[in-house]
Amino acid sequence: MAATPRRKLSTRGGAPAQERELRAQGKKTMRKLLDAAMTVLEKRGYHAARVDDIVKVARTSHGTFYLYFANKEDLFRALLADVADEVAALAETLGPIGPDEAGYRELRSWLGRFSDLYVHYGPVIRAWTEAEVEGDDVGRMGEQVLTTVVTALIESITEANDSDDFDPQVAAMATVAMIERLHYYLLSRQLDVPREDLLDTVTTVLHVGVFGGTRRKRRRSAS
Amino acid sequence: MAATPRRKLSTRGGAPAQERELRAQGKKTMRKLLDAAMTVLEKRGYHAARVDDIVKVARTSHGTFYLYFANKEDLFRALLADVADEVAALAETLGPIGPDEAGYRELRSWLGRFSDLYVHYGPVIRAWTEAEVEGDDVGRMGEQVLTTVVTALIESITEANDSDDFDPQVAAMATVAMIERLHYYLLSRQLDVPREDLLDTVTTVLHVGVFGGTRRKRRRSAS
Amino acid sequence: MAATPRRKLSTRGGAPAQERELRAQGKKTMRKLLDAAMTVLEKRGYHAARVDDIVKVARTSHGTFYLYFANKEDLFRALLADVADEVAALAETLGPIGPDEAGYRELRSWLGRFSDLYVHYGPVIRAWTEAEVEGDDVGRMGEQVLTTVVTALIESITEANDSDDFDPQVAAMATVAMIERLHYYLLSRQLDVPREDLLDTVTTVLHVGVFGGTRRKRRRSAS
Amino acid sequence: MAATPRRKLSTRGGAPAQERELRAQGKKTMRKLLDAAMTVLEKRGYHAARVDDIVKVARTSHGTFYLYFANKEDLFRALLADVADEVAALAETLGPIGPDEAGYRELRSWLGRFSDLYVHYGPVIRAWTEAEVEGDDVGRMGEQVLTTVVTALIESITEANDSDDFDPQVAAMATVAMIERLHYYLLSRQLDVPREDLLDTVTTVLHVGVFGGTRRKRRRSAS
DNA sequence: CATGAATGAGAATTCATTCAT
DNA sequence: AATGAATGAATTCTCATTCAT
Repeated sequence: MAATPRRKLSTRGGAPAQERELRAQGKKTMRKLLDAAMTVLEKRGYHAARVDDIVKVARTSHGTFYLYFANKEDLFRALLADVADEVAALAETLGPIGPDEAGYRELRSWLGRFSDLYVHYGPVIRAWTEAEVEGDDVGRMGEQVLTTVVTALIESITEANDSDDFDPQVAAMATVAMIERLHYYLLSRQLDVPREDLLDTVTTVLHVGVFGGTRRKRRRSAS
Repeated sequence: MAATPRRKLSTRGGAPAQERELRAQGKKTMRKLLDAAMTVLEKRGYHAARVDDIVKVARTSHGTFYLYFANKEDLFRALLADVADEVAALAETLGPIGPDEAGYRELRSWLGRFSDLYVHYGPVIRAWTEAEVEGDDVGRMGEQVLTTVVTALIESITEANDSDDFDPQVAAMATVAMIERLHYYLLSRQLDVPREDLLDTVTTVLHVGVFGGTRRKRRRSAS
Repeated sequence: MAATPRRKLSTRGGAPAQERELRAQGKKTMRKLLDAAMTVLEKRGYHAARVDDIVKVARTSHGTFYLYFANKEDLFRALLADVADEVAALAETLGPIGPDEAGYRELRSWLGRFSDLYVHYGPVIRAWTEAEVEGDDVGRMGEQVLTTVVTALIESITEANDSDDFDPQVAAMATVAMIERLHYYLLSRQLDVPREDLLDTVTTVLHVGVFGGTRRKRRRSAS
Repeated sequence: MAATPRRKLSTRGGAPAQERELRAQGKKTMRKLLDAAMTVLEKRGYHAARVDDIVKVARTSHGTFYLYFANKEDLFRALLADVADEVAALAETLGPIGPDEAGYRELRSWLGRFSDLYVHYGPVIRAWTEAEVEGDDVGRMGEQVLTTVVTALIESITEANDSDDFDPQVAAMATVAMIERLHYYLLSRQLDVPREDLLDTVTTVLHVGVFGGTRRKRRRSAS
């Protein structure tokens, strides 16, 4: 009943799990817990997620939970570590974005991949959002993820703009802000449009607004 | 120690307070509680905010708290109601945004006011963000606030764009997403730039990207 | 909205009220509080009765309450004192109950008056029932009330029975038990019959069972 | 220090306990809690009974309590369910009560069993009495228990009486009222006689008064 | 490895009673 | 005489984490 198909988690697991050799069964149990955590996160959000919910979904016990994770936060850290990796990888694929059609397509494609990632890891990213208000670790990890993308973006944006008035760092964060939050609205059903349409519009806005792209009516199969 | 100067709260208070006639002292106490809640919200966020923290800051007792608010949520509802009013008022002031310099200035000014409002009510808005994940009332009130601004924006955006490809609703939400989240980054110190700079850049991005404005090097007193 | 018309309360009031001279207005306020207490007792029962409810019904304030009564219990004590007086008076009117028709009528009449009293003071008597489980004063006062009636009954019963096997004290308490609880069922709607029917049957049972009366088909105006 | 020897509880437990498989230890703990509740009920009554008292007597923790019962009421419901079962079973054993010596013995025996049951479950039954004033569930369950016995009694009473004046329903409730309340007086020490004497007298009163039995001096081993 | 059971430190809320006008 | 406001002890319930088998 999980809402989205899930890619394989490359996860290294929580603290206790790293001190031991995990055999096949152990790995399986850990996976079950991580998957369950995603499901619960999705359904309840970070703060409302209870260890009890997680072990119930994973069909295992409290005791077992602590065999693999030092505590609740440890589990979310593990989940977030995965996201961080993926996001970092994604950030690296961001090439220069020119003002022309090619630039548009490049940006559109990158945003598409970002979107996939968000949809996949949505619950974790939302959890991060929720958690970061507090001073805890999870929050800090989230900031690192943010930094990764922002850094890549700043580079691309700086290349595309020479205005002395336009602050690339702000523009980069504005970009992340926009796409992150929009997806958030999407997943939380506050915005209800097809993902493709969302991406088209966002790409246009950012291409034109941030990367100096030229606005043009785009031909669409007359629908 | 409250981080930001505070405007007068027009608040009507929580459920229990509405059933009684409040005398001068009562009103003062209610105000103290609302202010205290802002402070705590700012420091701890919604979920970590304890009634105990609030009454400590307000230098009053637990019992007193429940004389004015039915529970924690009730208090936040009262706070959010204020925000909702202010946001609605702000939304109404959004006129047409043309592609020229005047449009830029109009947008810049509006965003400036939005920014003031966000800075003022930041803690409440962040609390809303945290809360909306759950199914509770506070979350739903937040959505209404969102809707108010989005509706106003859609109108302005539609006037400024005739592209059949560009979805004004998405663009409107993208706009809110960007400015909301950027301020969030600002307040949570994940972004550290002067507010003026932030506003300049955001205005440019949105004016050009969303309202069809023309990009131009803007003359700035050589700083 | 009080369920039953109320006789005048002869009440002397609570401790604080007895230390002062009550003027007309003071007496009126005290009366309002006592009446309100009856109403609340009826609606909520002893344990669920809140001072707040009482002062709301009496349209006065918490502060005022404690001007007349030392505490909640004090008020119930005052109410119960009234009942005690009435019950004592009633107990005195119990004459000998013979086994014949006259005895039946005498008993029927006495039970009728008891019933009136119960209906009138029902809330207080039920409160006593609720309260007596605990060790508090109210409970003890209730016992005295019980003792008064039982003593009177023992006398009548002893006159009517010479069996060495039949314990008049038990029979007396059994009598009270039956009529008290039956009225309780009646007021709490667990029993739904006209009061007259209830009294007829109870009188028969007790007359025959306790007072040695002879059972006979009684002629009733063919209704 | 429990006042009465206790039969085995067949209890199914509260809501949370029913959702899980209880192992031996779990069952033991649940039993401890139920027993403790009886003890506390006896000592303090329903309203004054604190979860804290119960867990202290059961020598366990607050958390554990809520592992087995959703709340205090849930526990009492469980207890009351047991009583309900036993009472229903008892009600079924009530055969016809004739006016002769055999009828007397039959009634005496049934009342004896009722008495045993009451003494055993006294605390629970008293708790029910206390609780029923309020609108809660426990109260309603109590009414069902009452109905069970009353129904059985009505049948027996109707067989034994043909009077058109005598209402069997009232007589049935009067019967229950008498024996319930008398035992209540007994347990709350407002009445202090040997149980056997109490039963003898009550049997006589009811046999003669309700079941048309003939009064006779009963020969008792000259004591 | 796995599990059910137990724990106890919080957190929210209620309400009789006292206080200050 | 009256009142609104304030208090804080008492109580229930939750849930992350530890324990024993």
